[in-house]
Amino acid sequence: MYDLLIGNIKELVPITEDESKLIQKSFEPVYLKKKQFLLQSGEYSNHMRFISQGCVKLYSIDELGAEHILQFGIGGWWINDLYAYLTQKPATFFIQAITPSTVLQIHRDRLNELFDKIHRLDRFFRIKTQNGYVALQERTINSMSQSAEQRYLDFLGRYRDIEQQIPQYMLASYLGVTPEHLSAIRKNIRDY
Amino acid sequence: MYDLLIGNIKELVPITEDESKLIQKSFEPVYLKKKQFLLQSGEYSNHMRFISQGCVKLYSIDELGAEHILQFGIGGWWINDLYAYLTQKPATFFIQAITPSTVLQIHRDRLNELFDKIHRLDRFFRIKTQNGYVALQERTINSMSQSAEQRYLDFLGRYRDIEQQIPQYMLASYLGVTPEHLSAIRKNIRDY
DNA sequence: TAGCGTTCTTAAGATACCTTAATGGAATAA
DNA sequence: TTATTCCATTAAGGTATCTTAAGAACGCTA
Repeated sequence: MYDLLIGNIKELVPITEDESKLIQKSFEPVYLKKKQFLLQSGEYSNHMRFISQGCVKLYSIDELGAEHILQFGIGGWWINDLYAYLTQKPATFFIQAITPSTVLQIHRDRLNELFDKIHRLDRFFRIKTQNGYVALQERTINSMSQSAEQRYLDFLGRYRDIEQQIPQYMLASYLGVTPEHLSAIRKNIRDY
Repeated sequence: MYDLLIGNIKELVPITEDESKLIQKSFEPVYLKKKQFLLQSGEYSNHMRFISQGCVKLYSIDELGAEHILQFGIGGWWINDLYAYLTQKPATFFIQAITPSTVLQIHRDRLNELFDKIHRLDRFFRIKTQNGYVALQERTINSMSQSAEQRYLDFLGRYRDIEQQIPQYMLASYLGVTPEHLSAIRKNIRDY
């Protein structure tokens, strides 16, 4: 269960076998049924969370009650309301399982302890946060400058693996269009 | 010239008079004429930059040569290609003066020296970075869920001071619409 | 002052996207 | 299994936004 997590860390920073064991002992598994919440708006987000299995969504709800998906996460991804975690303020986002999922999470306090023992982990999370920032920047610019069809094709190119795990109406929410319009876009592409 | 900078820091963290003087000695002024670049895509961004006077824009250029403004900055704001600064990779954005501007900047190396001497500054920049992240998240969700008119009214509500310093076609670029459409939106609002 | 570039506006026609509603298939629960 | 809910598709008509083109207002510079 922890292979994916350890592999994910080793992609960016080297860790010893002992450190790997320490990390595994520090993360606790959370098992989510479909539609179960990992975090809800208003709650405090005190854990860093890594998806070991399954598929989840990070989204907000606007004044009209409409849902806007900011990010998906599948096995091998980190997922969080990062601002809420970092500032220790109440979350503005929801994190909910799309399929039955296993999440490995570590409490902020335990993570800080780990930082003392495994200094490179500090670097690991700094890089992950920076990557999250640049991904968000790209998404912002793309959402304003590209057509829905381009955004859809972009998504397929980058995240074909995610597309196969999520219902189409959620992808529509992520892309910022109605499910009907996404359906029409797909038909257009089919017909060339 | 440094009053705005010192005031900006004091809003978030307390600093002594000595520390204030040290900070002022560490930042160097850069004077920009209209349309002059503070940073260009491909260059390295090795400075943290604070706008003392004037107005600048942070933007990218897409494959078609079209400009997309991610952020404006006026006196009292920090402006940077933050990802490029943090990762020390080549910038993907341009920063250019809209009006004659004065920028106070500090090199990464000098800033790291300052962090050793004024520990609270570390906290200050962490908070600033986090605020930048959450602002970007809001912008992303708003750009996908709101009409151009709503985004325009939102902008006026938040940044009426910026709106008075920038030409309308740049605001259109920031909002993700054509100048003609923004003009039509304004006419609509005028006519109630 | 005259001329020129920059910015904003207006308008018409085209395209993108939305709303609503209906249908059928697939997944889920009783 | 049957009933029920959820989801994807299709279509029609409406609204939002874009493209193109032209002209007006403003400010800069010769």
